[in-house]
Amino acid sequence: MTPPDSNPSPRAPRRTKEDIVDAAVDLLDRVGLPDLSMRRLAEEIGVQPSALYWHVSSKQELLAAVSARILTPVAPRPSDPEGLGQAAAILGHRLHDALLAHRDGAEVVSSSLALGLVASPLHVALSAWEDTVTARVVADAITHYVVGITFHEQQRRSADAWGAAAPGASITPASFAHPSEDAFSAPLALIVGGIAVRQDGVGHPADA
Amino acid sequence: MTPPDSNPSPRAPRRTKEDIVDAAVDLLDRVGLPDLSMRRLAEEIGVQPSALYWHVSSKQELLAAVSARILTPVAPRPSDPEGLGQAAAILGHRLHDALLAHRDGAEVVSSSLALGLVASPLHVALSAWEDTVTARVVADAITHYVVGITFHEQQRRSADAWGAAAPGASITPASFAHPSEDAFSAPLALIVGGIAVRQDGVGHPADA
DNA sequence: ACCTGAACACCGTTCAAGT
DNA sequence: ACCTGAACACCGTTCAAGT
Repeated sequence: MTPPDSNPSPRAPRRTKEDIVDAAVDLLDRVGLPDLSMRRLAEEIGVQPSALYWHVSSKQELLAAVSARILTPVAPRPSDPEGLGQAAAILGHRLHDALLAHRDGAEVVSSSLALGLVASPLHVALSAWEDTVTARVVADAITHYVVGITFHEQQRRSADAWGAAAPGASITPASFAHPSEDAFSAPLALIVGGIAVRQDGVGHPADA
Repeated sequence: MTPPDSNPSPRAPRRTKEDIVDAAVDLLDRVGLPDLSMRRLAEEIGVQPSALYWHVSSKQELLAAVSARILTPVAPRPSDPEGLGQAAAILGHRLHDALLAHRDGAEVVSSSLALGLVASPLHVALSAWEDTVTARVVADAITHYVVGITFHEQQRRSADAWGAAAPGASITPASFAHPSEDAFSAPLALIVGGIAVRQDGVGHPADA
């Protein structure tokens, strides 16, 4: 992953991949994903654009590293476990928070996840469960739900911010108000609720 | 799909927005989203790039129109409304199929949906349900799950296709095989199963 | 080992001007 | 009404060459 060395070397590298990722996360938070270009990032670091390609092989690899950084707080904690449902709910909320902590965080992570360039934190955290198959099914449902709705939330936020700053664009045609915490939690609870049905082997719940 | 005009107009437009969207969908299926540029599209149509901007105001608006086209097969309400769960499951599968029917369909629709430039077909189809709130919660959970996992599926597909064509890249480090139909359906069934729990007012299913 | 300089092959979008 | 021509302000990436 990292070409340089971890022990105190005779010649310290002038810039490490970590430094580039640091700067990228910082720039992302300040200018957003559309303005996060390799050229802009190089300028920020005080280096030629081509220099970045000594540290990373492509922009997508860089964004994958940024995604991994964004997702670090989602890692399982020893205090976590209870039932699968509770653990999943906690992790879902943690993922939500982690994505919201960075500008365009959901969009960045969404593509890295789709490209398979970053590990899914829910899959990792729940992989230790005894019912492996159910754990994976739950991780799939929650991960995609949370990333998708947070992407939606963040886009609306920046659209609102832009609309608020723009001249003469006061009438927003948006049909409903900002997403409340419930708008996020209720579908999450729905998914968590489905775990019990699956485990109890309940048949066709929608027949009645 | 639709003939330019149904009545004989005095001056038929040389090109209509429909034509541009037709060509865009066609080009998308042939070259994929990364190579779908305004310049390439203009070339395909036989027009200058700037000419496209008489018909659409931006590339994003064009992709929103493409998204709407991709989503049209999802629209019809399920004929036998046996319950919210069944209707939702049918629509979820229909959405999956619609996205898979076009190259990079999930990615295109994902961003249009996040930007709020296209209507969510599940929300539309389920909005007539008596329990409005539950319908919206279900639509949220299923829409984001399906779009997210289909995005993932399609990326893996094109990565595989590329890897198969690439020289000397036979050993794919992917940890598991292609997604089976079950890998899609099981989490969907989990969400659908959660509906009954929500409606029955069952409390904390993961406590035991 | 780490970076510069210069180039290649592109982008989305605007806008005066044509017909 | 519909489109051309030309420009503006950018992109990601490669690669020989420097230190």
